[in-house]
Amino acid sequence: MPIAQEITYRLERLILDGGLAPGQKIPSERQLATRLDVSRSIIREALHELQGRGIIETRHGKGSFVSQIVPGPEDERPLMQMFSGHPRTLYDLLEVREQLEGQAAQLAAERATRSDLHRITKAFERLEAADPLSNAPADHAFHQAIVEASHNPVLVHILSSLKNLMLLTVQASVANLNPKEDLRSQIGKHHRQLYHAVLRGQARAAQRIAMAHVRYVREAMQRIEQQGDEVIRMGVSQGTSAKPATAGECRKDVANQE
Amino acid sequence: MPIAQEITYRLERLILDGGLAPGQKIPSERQLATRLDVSRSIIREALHELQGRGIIETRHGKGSFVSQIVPGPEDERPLMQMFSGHPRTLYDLLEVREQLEGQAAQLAAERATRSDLHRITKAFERLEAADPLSNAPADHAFHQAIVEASHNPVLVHILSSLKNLMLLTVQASVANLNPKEDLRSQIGKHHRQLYHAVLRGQARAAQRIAMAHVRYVREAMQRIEQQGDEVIRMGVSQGTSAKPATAGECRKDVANQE
DNA sequence: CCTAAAAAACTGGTCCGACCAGTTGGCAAT
DNA sequence: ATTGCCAACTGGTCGGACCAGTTTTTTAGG
Repeated sequence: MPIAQEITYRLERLILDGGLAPGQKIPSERQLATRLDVSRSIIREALHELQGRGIIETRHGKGSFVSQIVPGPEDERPLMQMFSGHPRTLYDLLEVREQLEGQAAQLAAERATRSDLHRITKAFERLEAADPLSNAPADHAFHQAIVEASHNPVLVHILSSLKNLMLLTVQASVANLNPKEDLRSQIGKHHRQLYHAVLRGQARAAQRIAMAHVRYVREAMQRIEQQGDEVIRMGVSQGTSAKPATAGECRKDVANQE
Repeated sequence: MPIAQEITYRLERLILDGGLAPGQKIPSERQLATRLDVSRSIIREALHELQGRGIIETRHGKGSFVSQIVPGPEDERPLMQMFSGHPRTLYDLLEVREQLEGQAAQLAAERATRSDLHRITKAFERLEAADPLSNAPADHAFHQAIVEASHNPVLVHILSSLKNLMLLTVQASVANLNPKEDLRSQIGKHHRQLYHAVLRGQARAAQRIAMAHVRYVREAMQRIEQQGDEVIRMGVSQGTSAKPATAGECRKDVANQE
């Protein structure tokens, strides 16, 4: 096992088990190198690893500090961490969801049983009755009911994963879009159309409506973000600089190997 | 902002944009250092950061690889367990794949760069030249090249995980279908049509062809199974033809547990 | 000619020493 | 006492050297 990993582990235990409280300063790199009898390179690599895990934060000229937020060591989904922080991913997600929600709606219209339709109806009624400003759960339940009526477990699983990813990437679309009156009414109309199409077994129509719905949401969010009406983001952000960055500049192709 | 962080971000983008699939190898540290024009120390620190996030794994003497983690909730194991053994799951999988491969082909036709097209062309030529009875790897490489050209990392990762699920469920379609002369020629035609559509940027056509291709495969397998011509199934073990990756590591992993 | 051992050419892992760049505190000149 | 500068921290970057596994190529033996 590489020494750097060993050091990472020891530092981690040192922080988590006892001693160092959140916000507290960690000994300097040169100090650690001397005390642990390894080169500074190793210390730096270990610290970067902890940095990647969000356990410490480092500031030039000052030192490294234990992060304030030290969540449970388990609730990390590796790739998800990467996705959040890259805004473009949100649109990639919605792009895929457009297809899958469409398929789910189509299959639901074709395959839904009477009990499926009953569940969908109840979810729809709850959604209609809910407060438009906080109907995120009802909204999700409605879509979920349709997806489950597709009777394709693979589809259900994938859409569930995508939903989780979206929750990590952005505060659900509803939170961003519902405040806008025009958008909200539009979305409500989509829901009604979708509901009736599924209920009547109009598969193609259901697919078309569901896809249009997701596309509408995606384009609305794109529009909102472009006009600077900041989309509410969550997750670990980069502190002070409020630069959206939009991740469009580092385009140097480094992947040219054969 | 430290250069190392910048590199970390760019490497993330490289993994996302380049559509580096899980398990794929990352350029060597010295190579990255040269291409990105920074010292190897920086590259190592950036890699350790990604390692801390669980995005990549590094093996001494071999290289660094994108982690084999699928964006999905913790109920991964139960799902695998449930899926394998149930034949219908195979058709559910292909049903979803029909949509996603279609979308991938469409996006590839729209977004493929010259280097993407070059990769696709090489994969296509290899597929054409390959022995029709054992071209599973070439077949997969061709489709993979197209998927990666979609430049939608979410799509890449989902299809990658679906592929893994299929390998668990059934020996790849090619093994079952290729022996049939008529099916084989049909599939070959699909591939040629798909290739040309993508190359010419005909998005709708590419989507239609890819969807028809998957649907054709699914229906063919359904037909074969119904007429009792047993579909070759495999359990947890890999067959002789297509071996995903990493042959000699079990031994090492056991030794490394401490 | 073919095989198998040796060597070269990769890969990552570690160390060192130098220098740059922010931060801080003390000492000196005002 | 205030100002201002400099020295001593801190992390950040660099390049080269070498060790240690892995893979490929070359070479020597049958």
